[in-house]
Amino acid sequence: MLQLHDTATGEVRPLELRDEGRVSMYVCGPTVYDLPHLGHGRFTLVFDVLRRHLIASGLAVTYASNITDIDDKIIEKAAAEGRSESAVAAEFEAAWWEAMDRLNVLRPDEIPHATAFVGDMVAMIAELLDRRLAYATSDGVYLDTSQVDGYGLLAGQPLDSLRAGARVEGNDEKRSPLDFALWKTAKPGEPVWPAPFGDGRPGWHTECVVMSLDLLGEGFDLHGGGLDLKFPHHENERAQAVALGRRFARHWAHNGWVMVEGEKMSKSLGNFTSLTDLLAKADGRAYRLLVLRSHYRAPIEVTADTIADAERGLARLDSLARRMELTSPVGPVVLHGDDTLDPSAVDRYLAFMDDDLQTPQALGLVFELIGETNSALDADDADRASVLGPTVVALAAAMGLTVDAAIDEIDDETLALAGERDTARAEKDFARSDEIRDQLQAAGWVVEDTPEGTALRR
RNA sequence: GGCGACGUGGCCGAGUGGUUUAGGCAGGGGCCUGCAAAGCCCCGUACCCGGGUUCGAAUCCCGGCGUCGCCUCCA
Repeated sequence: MLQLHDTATGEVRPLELRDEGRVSMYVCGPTVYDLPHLGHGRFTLVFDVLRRHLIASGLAVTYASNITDIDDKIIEKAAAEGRSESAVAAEFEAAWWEAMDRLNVLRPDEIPHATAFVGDMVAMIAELLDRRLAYATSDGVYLDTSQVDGYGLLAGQPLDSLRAGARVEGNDEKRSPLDFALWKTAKPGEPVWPAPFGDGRPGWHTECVVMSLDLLGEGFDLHGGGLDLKFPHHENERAQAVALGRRFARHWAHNGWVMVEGEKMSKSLGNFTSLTDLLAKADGRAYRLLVLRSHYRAPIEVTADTIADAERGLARLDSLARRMELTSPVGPVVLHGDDTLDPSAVDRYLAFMDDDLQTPQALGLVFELIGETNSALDADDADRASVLGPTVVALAAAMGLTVDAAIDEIDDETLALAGERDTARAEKDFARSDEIRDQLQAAGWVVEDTPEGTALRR
């Protein structure tokens, strides 16, 4: 069984499931007001890998991840560009899924949109007000965090410290700086939903509680997201559920930062790199490889160099796939119980992954196996290679990493040159064949000699 | 100010109280090749500094230095 770090306890401990054999997980998704950035790419990859590992282990997984389609930033953007909030959200949600596809991230089983759950949020806020766990001010409804058992659990810091550091804001109607908005009363021109406590819109922390409990039920197994969501977002989600006496997530997982040039990538620093831009320039698999190469809780450095490094690593994987004509399965892989693969390799792989997702070691294993497979092929040990090759591809696929053995489209002119080179080589006219090779390489082709003659790829 | 993480060979990046190595990239040598490419084999002998614990520490403890982060919108 998977041992996974739990942010609530600060320890690596077993992921204890509510229902045997079934995993329910909720991962906080994006607010769609701009193009996805590298941080989005990392958290989706990390939790995609976790999801795939649970599936590979033979578990049935329900994966829910939301789209926040109403929020201050969406409103600001819509106002600035003179269009509707829903148009802004639709545009950037489309960009989101496009990026997810390029990263080979599996679609969530449930994709709740905040605007579809406002009624449920209103009901929850009304209940909190009824039970005097929340209070109304002139600009909204706030949760009274002093009544929440164990508030500060996820922050991992004393409440005094949190209070001392809390942002100073003009709102002196709040009873504590830690109290947060459940509902924001409408200002002129803003989108508005009806509510008995004043028309307006939900606060950010409210949607995920309502949607996760609605879709996955009380005491669902795992709640995840980027490290920055730990506090205050996840703390505040939990606070609402706990205040109402509902069992919330049993286990919390958070992934580490994306660093750019040694600094955390963040809004305030303005050093954002859009995922869309990266994917336009680089193989989406390279970013996955980069993410897998570090432990999910460690920071990763994304630069042109580290991406290029990953792309060269990918070439080694693809080279084996081409050599054996192997292709990756389309959907998620179930390793558990697959006796066509090398059993020792699968056991080692699962053991690494079960130990708090040690993807760096799992990936190291895959690369070791690539070497072993090539050796077997070099030694004409077809039996061994025919087990190891598919094992390599299956383990890579279990982490969501596909192989690319595709033959590049070659235009007729280039094909003719390759043919001419083969003729020259047959006639031992090496001056001519090398001349053609130089020409092909200058055009961007990698030229390899095979028993079938000149082979070309990009 | 209050918390916390990290510092590994040219680069990225794991790991661990003591046998034999993470892995990748780059580099060197060899095999293969007409020459290459791809592939295979071999190679560097690393663990911020100073103390301490120990038979033995890069791994544990203390101190220092450095980097980064959280306490505020953020994945």
